[in-house]
Amino acid sequence: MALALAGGLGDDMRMGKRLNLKDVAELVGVSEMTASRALRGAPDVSEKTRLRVEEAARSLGYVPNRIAGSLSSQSVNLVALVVPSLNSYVFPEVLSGVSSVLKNSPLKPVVGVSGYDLEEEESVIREMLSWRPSGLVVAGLEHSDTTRKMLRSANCPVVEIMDTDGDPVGHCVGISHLAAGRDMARKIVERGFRKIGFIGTKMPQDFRAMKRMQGFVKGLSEAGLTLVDSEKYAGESSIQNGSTLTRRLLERSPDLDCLYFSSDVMSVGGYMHCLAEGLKVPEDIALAGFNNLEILDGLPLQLATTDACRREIGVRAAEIILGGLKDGQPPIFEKMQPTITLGESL
Amino acid sequence: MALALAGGLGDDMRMGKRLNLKDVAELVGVSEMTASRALRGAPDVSEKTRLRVEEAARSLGYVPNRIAGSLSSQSVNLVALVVPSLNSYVFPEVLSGVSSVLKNSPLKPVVGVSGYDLEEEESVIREMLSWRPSGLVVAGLEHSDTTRKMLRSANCPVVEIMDTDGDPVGHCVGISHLAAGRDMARKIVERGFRKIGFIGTKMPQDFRAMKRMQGFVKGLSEAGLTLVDSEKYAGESSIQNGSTLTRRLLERSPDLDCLYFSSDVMSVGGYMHCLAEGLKVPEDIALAGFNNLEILDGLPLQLATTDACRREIGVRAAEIILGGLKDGQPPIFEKMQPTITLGESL
DNA sequence: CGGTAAATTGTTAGCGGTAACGTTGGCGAC
DNA sequence: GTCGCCAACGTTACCGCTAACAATTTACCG
Repeated sequence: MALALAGGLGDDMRMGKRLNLKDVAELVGVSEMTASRALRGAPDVSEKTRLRVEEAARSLGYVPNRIAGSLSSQSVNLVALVVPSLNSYVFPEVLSGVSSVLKNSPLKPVVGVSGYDLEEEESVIREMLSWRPSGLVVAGLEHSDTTRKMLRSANCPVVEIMDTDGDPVGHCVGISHLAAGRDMARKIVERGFRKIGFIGTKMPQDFRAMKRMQGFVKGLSEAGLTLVDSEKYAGESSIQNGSTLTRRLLERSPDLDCLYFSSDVMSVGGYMHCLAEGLKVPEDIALAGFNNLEILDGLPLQLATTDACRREIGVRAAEIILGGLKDGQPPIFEKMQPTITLGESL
Repeated sequence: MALALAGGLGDDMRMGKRLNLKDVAELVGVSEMTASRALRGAPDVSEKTRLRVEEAARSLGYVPNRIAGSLSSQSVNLVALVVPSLNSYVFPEVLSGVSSVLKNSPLKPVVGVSGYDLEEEESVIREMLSWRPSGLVVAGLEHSDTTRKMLRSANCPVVEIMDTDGDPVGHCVGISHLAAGRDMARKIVERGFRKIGFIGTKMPQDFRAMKRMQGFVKGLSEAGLTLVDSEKYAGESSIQNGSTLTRRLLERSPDLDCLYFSSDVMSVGGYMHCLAEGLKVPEDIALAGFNNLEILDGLPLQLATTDACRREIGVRAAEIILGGLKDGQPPIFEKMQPTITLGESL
């Protein structure tokens, strides 16, 4: 009934005047509580009132203040997701898995980037937890002591993803990178290659890449072989770096017959080097990467890789968060089985 | 498996007991206010007290509650960043620019993904604004009416980035995609190509890709030329799609001598198709993309592209947010000049 | 038409911090 | 001694919203 002084439209939304529930409630002529219920879709509001409140909110351009709402209700509709990097196609697929699950829930993912740095990770996680999210998903099992302590005392489910080789603080979903490296070594040996090199970047900051390499070396040694040569680089994974490091390695050790890369981004770079130099893959040199990234599709040659179950890991992590809200359960530990694609490069 | 309630040490951090300032303050024997000041690094606290409070907080594993803090202080240290997609290398570089600037400020970027969908964008922006961020950066100038209204009445600086062809609601930093398309057309004509095709994905949802195409067609028509043929696809940009659409287009129109792609990801796919088919670039077919993505580096052949100033746009957007906090300024409108790299494919 | 259950709306009291202002105590100057 | 001043700490009152419960209205029945 009471539509207040509506001045010229639009000046409601002018400078400063912070809009709040009270403004909406007064415009409609109900209490704040009723307006609150109406906007949240809570029960116990007549359809008529709900419509009037929604209309008023719309006309004012009111956006609920979730800071206040969350403080009051002691619940935050956010799930924190901490990953080492957004460059590369690795992470978006995890996010995609998480999102697909959370879509049917009130929860929203929020992403933080730790940059392959445990101190930065600590700071990002502290920042995330200061918002009291409903769940936290973090890539990797290696954390600073302070981080572990924060994770333990976080009042929400925590899921460590991607890796299972280590000691999780909370729930855990991932694959064994040691096993992934070892299995690829076995395949490579099985295919008859003997002079094998390794190329990796972000080493040694990337624990999972390190583990793959360790597993790989172990796999070779089981067959009585050792790495003939390797190139490691602390910078980003990129096609450019893959190409450069491959050139460098092959110049130094021209008799290599197979290269294992820390990532598909790098193996694509290696392949580009081969194309440029006219090297035949796999006759002159065999190539294998890791991750089963999308960029492998559409190349003239299908490169060998291991699928890291990224999307599925994201899906399971989100499911665990959703399920773990009513907590008390024992920690979940899920080791997935990555599958190797031999492609045409081995 | 589950060891139940341990009751031993660490029960401070066990179940339920939400830790708050009061706990820290009581442990030290000071008021909440003093503890608050100490932890925030605010003045009017003796060094001795500050150390004791910090120590207590650490020992308890206390993480400040920013929900409460932000509500009380009416300030939120977040900058919302809304982008269409995280797939592709386009966005991370914008984020990198934003982060590099915000690093020296209390503000943190928070990313939202709108999926090239104006309704989803509206919902993501509403969600973002409900956290009352200190600034909002959104890609693109096209928004729903409701979104525009929300942006106008948002109580923080708003920057629309990437594009300058349109009517910004707030500040604006970007490039003209119409001009970018037109300029590439001119270069291509200048290099002597006459039978020109276009390949694009995410059309027509991607407004900027559309504008590039329109500008491109316009550029051709200025030279008395028209597009001979084109392939458009509503799905994601990917090397695979670039390759597939190129094959399809060339089968249908084998006499094309040059292809312009909506993105470098696509042009790389086109190039892969050429490699697979033994087509010489640019003798048999010339290629040009857009964005100057990192994946272009390390290929056997340098593909033509236009640099979209992504990082710089991110930097400027963040600077505007930082500067605009003391608001009242007139809107900033910055059009950057993208540079074309001819490479070896034209 | 009174009376009770059900539906709807309102009131009160925080959620966990912090701005603003009030209080205390120590110390030097006169 | 006492006054003034300032550093250090405490008190009070919210921030905007919602859980929990109280109050009111409506619905319905004999």
